[in-house]
Amino acid sequence: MHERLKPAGETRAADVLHRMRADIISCTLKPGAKLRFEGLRDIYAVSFSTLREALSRLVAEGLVVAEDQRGFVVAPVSIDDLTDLTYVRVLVERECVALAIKHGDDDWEAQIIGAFHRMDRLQNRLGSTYYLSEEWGKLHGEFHFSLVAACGSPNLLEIRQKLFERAHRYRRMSSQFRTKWRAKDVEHKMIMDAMIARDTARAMELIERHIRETTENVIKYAGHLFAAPDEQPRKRTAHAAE
Amino acid sequence: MHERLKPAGETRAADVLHRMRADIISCTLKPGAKLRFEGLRDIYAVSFSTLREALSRLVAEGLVVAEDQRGFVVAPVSIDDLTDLTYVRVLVERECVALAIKHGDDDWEAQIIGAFHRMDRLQNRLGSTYYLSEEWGKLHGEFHFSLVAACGSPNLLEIRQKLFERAHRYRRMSSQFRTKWRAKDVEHKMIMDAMIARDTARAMELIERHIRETTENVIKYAGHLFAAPDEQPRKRTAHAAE
DNA sequence: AAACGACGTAATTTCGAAAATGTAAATATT
DNA sequence: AATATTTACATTTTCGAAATTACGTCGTTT
Repeated sequence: MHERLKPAGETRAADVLHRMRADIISCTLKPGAKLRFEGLRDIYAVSFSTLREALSRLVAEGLVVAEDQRGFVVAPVSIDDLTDLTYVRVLVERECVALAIKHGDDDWEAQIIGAFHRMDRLQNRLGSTYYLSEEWGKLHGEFHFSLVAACGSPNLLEIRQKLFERAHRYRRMSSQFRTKWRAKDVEHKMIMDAMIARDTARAMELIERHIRETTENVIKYAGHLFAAPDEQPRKRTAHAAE
Repeated sequence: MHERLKPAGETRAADVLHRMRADIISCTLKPGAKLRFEGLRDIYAVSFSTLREALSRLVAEGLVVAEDQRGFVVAPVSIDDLTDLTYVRVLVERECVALAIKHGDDDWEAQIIGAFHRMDRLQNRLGSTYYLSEEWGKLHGEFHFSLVAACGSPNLLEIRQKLFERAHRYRRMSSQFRTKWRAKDVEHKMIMDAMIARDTARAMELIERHIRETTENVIKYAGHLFAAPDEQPRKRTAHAAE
């Protein structure tokens, strides 16, 4: 029974997709880095075709860009991209919030409270560096999802999810440079309370401020990383190395 | 010099992607249809891997859905999906319009006028069945794109484009059942005029009405096609048959 | 007779080698 | 010496066969 290398019921391509997405968001695969098949094959232990499929899907998520006939590159980061991303996220997330408040039922409220509780407890357990934890990041994502899960628009939710994950990479980039962390738990609680109280205007305002403040902090703490990714010289001597 | 089978500079996968997208939008590949590799290989004359890549990208565009380990299916159509699609399109397109009016310059106006002229001329040349023409559909798409091209948000534009193409399939489905066609040229001209006059509120209102009316007509003329795609029995006798 | 399980076939999914393409160094030409 | 052309190599892209998985059929049991 040692042949359970795959998560069971999942194709290998889907598995590689998940792992690569995690590696890109965590910046193990750095923004702008060339993705050579030779190297990737060693890391993820799959064939060219399978890699190609995973990469194609990541292109669609905006985490990888494909340069026709010249391979794949991890999507670069820039202040312009982050600014635009923030703009679109505010638009989409505000709408999701309004819809969720309109359509949400008791179970929706319960899910939110549960998700907040899980996030909050882990936060307390981890102490002041909770934001570096991979697991907290997951619970944070699930909390935000629970807020808008009842929005009723599958298309809007899907768009929101992709934007959220791209933003997550920026958050991760800044978190390692921060010494202090604003009291996020309070902010999250305020958003949750406004939504459950069905105060649409306030909830929209709070979620917008939440997104904008996060972006401002990313620029403040990690802005220096977005300097000049304009092509690393790159002798072709040792291959991969990454 | 007879070796120009590929559009030059484009990978084969990208070529197949374009052709399949066209076939799905034109309903040559019908909504809900199972996409068997054997059959697709004959139609598009490429290998499994190449097909798989093209299909993966179409999944991201929402024109194909992948059932894990059970192959690919042309994205089904339904009134629910169309309704939701319309809702999101109104949200996104209104924002694009407002941004384009804010940021557009003289060249932007010129592009719009040019695109309208091309569409209008072809419309006159084709007569009352212009809406059945593949070429008019292309010019129509380019006109709508020109309206929002100056919006300044790459992310919003990309989202808009994907939504537009999914909606295009619904338009195509209804067009073949319509005997009369509303005077679209007038509507388009009104939208164009409002935008160039920089009347943001009016332009947003007009584009919203334009989208909603189109949707209403799709439901009116093609609604009967969205009945019950809930699994065709499907004996496996003859394989493929498209 | 109905329900369950094993078999065989048809489909998808994965693989690694072969072909096509791009890139840079080396050579030739003006 | 500077530019253009050739040559060699690194990398991506494509292919079709092999492995894996799902599905329908048939046989067995209760």
